[in-house]
Amino acid sequence: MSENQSAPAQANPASIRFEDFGLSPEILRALADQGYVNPTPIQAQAIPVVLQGRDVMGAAQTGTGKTAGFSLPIIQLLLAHANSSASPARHPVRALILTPTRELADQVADNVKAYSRYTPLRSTVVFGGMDMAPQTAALRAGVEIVIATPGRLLDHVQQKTLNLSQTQILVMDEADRMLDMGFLPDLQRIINLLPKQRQNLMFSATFSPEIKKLANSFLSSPVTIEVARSNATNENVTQILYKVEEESKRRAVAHIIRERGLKQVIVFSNTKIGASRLARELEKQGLKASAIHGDKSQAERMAALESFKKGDVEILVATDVAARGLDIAELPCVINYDLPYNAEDYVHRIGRTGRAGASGDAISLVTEKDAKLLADIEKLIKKKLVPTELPGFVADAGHVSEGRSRREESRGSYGGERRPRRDEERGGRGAAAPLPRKEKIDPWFLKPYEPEKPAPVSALESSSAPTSAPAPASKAASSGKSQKPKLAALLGGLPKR
DNA sequence: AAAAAAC
Repeated sequence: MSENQSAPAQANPASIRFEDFGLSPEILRALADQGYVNPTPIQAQAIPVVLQGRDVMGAAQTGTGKTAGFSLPIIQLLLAHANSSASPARHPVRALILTPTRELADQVADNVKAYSRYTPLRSTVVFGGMDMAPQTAALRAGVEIVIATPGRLLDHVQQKTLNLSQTQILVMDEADRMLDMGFLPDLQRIINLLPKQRQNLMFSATFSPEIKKLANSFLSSPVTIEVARSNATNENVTQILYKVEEESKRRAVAHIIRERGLKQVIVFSNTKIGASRLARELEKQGLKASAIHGDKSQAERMAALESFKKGDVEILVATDVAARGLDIAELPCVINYDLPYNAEDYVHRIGRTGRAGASGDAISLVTEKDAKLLADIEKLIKKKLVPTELPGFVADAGHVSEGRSRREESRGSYGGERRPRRDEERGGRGAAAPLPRKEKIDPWFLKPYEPEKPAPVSALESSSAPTSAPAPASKAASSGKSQKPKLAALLGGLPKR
């Protein structure tokens, strides 16, 4: 269901076929290999526009087929417009795709490789944390398409193993995340290396004022494509919240996983240390868990992701390195061990499940301290979230054998965690029945959700009804993020294209 | 307050 009319109107995408776009037989064959027949809504909108050579500002939730939406027409364009023979290199880089995280770059590269499989086009992925040599070799051998994280890309440029002077198409994937991560200066450097005449595609999950500004600076009269309300949560995802004590969170996670018999679940932690500890604890409890975060070596990160995808590891405990874009087939459930500090990350995290039309559950553990975070999330997704008791969970340390003292437990397996308070030890242990501690209900859980004011809503944010044109931008009434002045300053100095 | 990214 196409909600935005900025792109050419489309009939029901289900009636459109990939064959209708005039894609080359090689591309169609690759699609057939994967069993793809009909484009998703964003693909139906993006493919024709990209093929026309237009710039694109795309808003799409992950799991909507965004990657194919830009990859397929790019491959087609590169095939159709043969390399300008005047170029010195036989294989200049003609398309560049930038992503914020290494895993995402790797994943996009896998897709591009699959789609271009039957074409003569060559592609490679370039990101940090890995040996330069193989990347250098691949680049020297010649590739038309490079997928990269910004830092390592610039490194290769500096080493003269990569030349971007012939690059005709630039894709910025998860652009809002790249801004969050402070990639703006790198983006500027990279763009300065590209020909002035080129096609730009920018994808962002949200349309913050900063993103709009970035789009204004980098894009040339872009076509706006939007298939879902920004900041909306996927309808296929059921959001469940359980209130727990801080001290019970690890056991609560194990309990949920066991009760539900989960064989594939990502558990999000706010900290790298927390992720490692939780993974260790789950493993100790006999569950197959592995952690992925930025303090692990890139080899470890990739191994963890790989074994999770293969099913050898059933629980991937992750920081927000895995919050965006990662496509794990048939992931039925994600668990927020911590509520994210940034409400937008909540949307991204739970977007790992319920992908490609499947349904999924997003379970969040909520403690008393999380009231503010929860309120922020409710405000962002414009939906009331009600934490409930976790069924069948004994809030006290029920799994600890009687012989082992609580003190030993808190020292041994729980590392730096503080001991349970005395009043938390009341509930009896090992019992199967839920705790009779209803009297201790925190008032904030009961407080009705009330949005502050009617909330200024921009056209892009409010598309329950189709909008005919991007409304007069709801003046950048953004939260006064500390990052903002800096960003404005940086963008201010950019040449408008 | 924390995470991500080049060496």
